[in-house]
Amino acid sequence: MEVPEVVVDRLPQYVRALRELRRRSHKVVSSTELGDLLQMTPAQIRKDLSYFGRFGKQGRGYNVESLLEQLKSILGLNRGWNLALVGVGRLGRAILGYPGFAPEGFHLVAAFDDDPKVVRQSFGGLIVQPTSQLAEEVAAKSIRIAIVAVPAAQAQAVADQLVSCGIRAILNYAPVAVQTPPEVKARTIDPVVALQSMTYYLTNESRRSASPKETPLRDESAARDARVRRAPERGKGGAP
Amino acid sequence: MEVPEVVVDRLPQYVRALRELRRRSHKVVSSTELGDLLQMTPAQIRKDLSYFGRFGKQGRGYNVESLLEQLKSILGLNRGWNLALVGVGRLGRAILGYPGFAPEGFHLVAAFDDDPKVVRQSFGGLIVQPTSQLAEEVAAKSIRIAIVAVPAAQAQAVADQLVSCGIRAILNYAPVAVQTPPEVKARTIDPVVALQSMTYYLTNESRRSASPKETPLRDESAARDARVRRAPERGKGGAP
DNA sequence: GTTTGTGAAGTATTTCACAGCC
DNA sequence: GGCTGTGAAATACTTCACAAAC
Repeated sequence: MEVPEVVVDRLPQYVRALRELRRRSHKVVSSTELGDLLQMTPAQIRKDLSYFGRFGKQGRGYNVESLLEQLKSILGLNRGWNLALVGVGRLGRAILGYPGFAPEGFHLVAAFDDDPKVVRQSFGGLIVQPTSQLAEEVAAKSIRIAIVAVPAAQAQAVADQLVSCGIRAILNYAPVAVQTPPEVKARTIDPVVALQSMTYYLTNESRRSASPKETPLRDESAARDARVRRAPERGKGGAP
Repeated sequence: MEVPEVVVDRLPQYVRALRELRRRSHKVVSSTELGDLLQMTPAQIRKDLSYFGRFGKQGRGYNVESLLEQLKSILGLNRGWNLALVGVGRLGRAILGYPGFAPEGFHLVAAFDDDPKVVRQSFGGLIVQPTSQLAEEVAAKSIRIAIVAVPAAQAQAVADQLVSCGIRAILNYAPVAVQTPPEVKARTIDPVVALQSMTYYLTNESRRSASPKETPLRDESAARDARVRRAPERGKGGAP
């Protein structure tokens, strides 16, 4: 049974939602409720979970606490992970200062840069080392995940170096698609690309009010409306 | 002819690759070359482009400069876009200082926060305004895109407010899936979620060396190898 | 010779719909 | 009555493969 990558990519979202439900003291949740929270269909949630086991109870739903623990275990989140950062420029320093990693078990334990202006300096409690130290530190600190925050032109070379050091996952902040062998996972974070795909829709806004072929056969619109979609609060000034 | 969202999401990557090719003075590019660069199949690139027109020449490929211009026009990138930022905490300030937006035509022209410690203060050349000013500024500066950088707990309320002001696209940095009506696009940037989906593979590494059912029928592996995949450079120290 | 553009074929993913259980 | 888990159906997406163009 091979789990599709899209499914794996959704699991962290389930974890997020379940934590929130736990915070609100919900003991049990149905796939419909979870779907409302995450803007997904109940069937998708049930199908996704079914790749990993049977976690629910008919007529009741899922126990929030136990489903959360199960998913954390599946994702490997019930342990800590050491991270290396390569690139300690403006962006790299912001990443070192980002408080969102540690509470999730991601610990930045080494920082690398070859710029003489930053090497040997200390940022966020870490002394910046030259990249020549990479392999040594990766081995010494059992680092399997790296964050790349170097300029685009250097990103691929850095990724190659990381791969050769045995790194198995790369979170890339450089605006290029870095290539890795299949056994090394990579994800790129690129706010500009996200903006650029949205401007397509702002530019080509003609899909609403376009002639609907016919009334949808299935209760498609009803399903859409059934999902939670909070009514916008009115801003003080009011929009034109 | 309805363009799938996955296709739109790939167009910015084509733009990136074409800019790089132009920088290297390539005049023409084939779908195969582009595919090598971006780790995609040539057929996918041709099919994607075919949703928008016929841009290539048989036997030759695509003119780099003109395909670039066409794609920029399709995405609405041959103009500037004003952006509003909501949330001027640590993350918001890093965003204000990020130099990657302006060269792509994205201009942060207003910043909002209700924290008395930052309101009226100046960051990155912008004076922080209270969110009560949102609707007014959005209208005055024709802002259609907003960046949300507030804590998770406030993100949905802020998104609702933005929607009610007429904002049409939201780039959300808060670690929650914000809900928007269908006519308002939203993208969430969440490095922790990206890391959490990768740890799944680090935790469950048993898919290689697993018995291959049989030799692939089609030249699947050949196709994979055909794509550019640069050999990792050796690090100074060498990996264990 | 090369490479595009595209229907058709093949996969992948999502959704349906219902038996089974609480 | 409500809800899960899941094969089957439907939809979406990718890749093939080849005629047409150069």
